Amino acid sequence: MTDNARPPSSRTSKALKTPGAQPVVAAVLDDTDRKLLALLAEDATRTYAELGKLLFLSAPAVHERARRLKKEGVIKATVATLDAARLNRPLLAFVHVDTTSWAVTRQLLALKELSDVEEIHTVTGESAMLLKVRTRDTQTLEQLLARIHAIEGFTGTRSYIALTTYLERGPSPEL
Amino acid sequence: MTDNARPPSSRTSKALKTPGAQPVVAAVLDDTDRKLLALLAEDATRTYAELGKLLFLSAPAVHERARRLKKEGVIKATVATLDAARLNRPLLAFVHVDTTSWAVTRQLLALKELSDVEEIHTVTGESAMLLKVRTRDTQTLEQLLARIHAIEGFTGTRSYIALTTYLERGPSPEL
DNA sequence: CTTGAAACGCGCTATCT
DNA sequence: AGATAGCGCGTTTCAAG
Repeated sequence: MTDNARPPSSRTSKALKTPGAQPVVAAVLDDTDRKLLALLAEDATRTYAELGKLLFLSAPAVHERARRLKKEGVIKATVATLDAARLNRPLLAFVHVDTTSWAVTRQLLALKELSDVEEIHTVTGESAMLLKVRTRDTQTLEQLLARIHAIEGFTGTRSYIALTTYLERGPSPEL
Repeated sequence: MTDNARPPSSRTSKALKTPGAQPVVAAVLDDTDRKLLALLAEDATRTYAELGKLLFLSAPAVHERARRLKKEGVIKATVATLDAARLNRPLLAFVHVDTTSWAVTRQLLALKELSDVEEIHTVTGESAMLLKVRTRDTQTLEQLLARIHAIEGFTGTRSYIALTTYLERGPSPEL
């Protein structure tokens, strides 16, 4: 929508000298980069000219930085943020799954096909896995729990239903 | 060119009788709306022409739907998704805060100023609040916990550190 | 809803400092 | 590294079917 795809250019890109395997570590960012990322993380529909005024840069300069940050993978994607309530998903829950064997993990990964499931993590502590799920009602949540209980090798689940969400956002740069 | 490859778009809207107040409820969405939302939720940089091909619609028609969905608040924003690891935040943790009084909630809301904190919810269960935080290292996490412990009126915190994140995405339309 | 056309804004490139 | 100028795509609106 806002990313005009143009024919590939023969632009000279500096080949980063990365000795050894590709390091998945922190990128090198200056203050302007961080401010730009913070701005894009809250609203990616702004024009480069507009961003330029906020950053005291020209539009092409902002464009160049954004291009570099995308290429480096700091900006993973640009997505639309949807309102869960208007999508008929008012019920948010965090489900801790206590397992006895790691084989259960593989079974739980199949849950990513369900649009109800937003997050799947393995975690430390007494429970081995943590799910963030958003359903239409408690019955749909119960169906989801029943599906988890059908898997062998876990000791139980504990669900925490969100009453009010005061803050919910993605990763943002420090400072 | 007018082949009938167009899928039927049935208006299967949830009438959703709300007897009381609560003005914010599910929007009326047909199948095309849901597909469009799913597409935009995964990549909002596509052109309207491109979306039109995927949805068997013309570009102006897609534009009209997107405009309506934004106006109705189904699409809350369009944001850049950042890579936490490259932002120097490799440590993801969920912190359960056990409180004795609801007054603690107000104190915790001040934490939203910190860029480390991504989510703040009040939840059911033995713990009253749940935080999703992302820090650079364990020491930074400890500082954050120390800040919470400085607040009066809670019995303790339990932290679950994410080992691997297998899935992490925002709300998407059902089906 | 469609196609077609037209005007405008802006992404993007090129060139220079 | 950043600024300025300009091309051209894509968005956006309008008309007619």
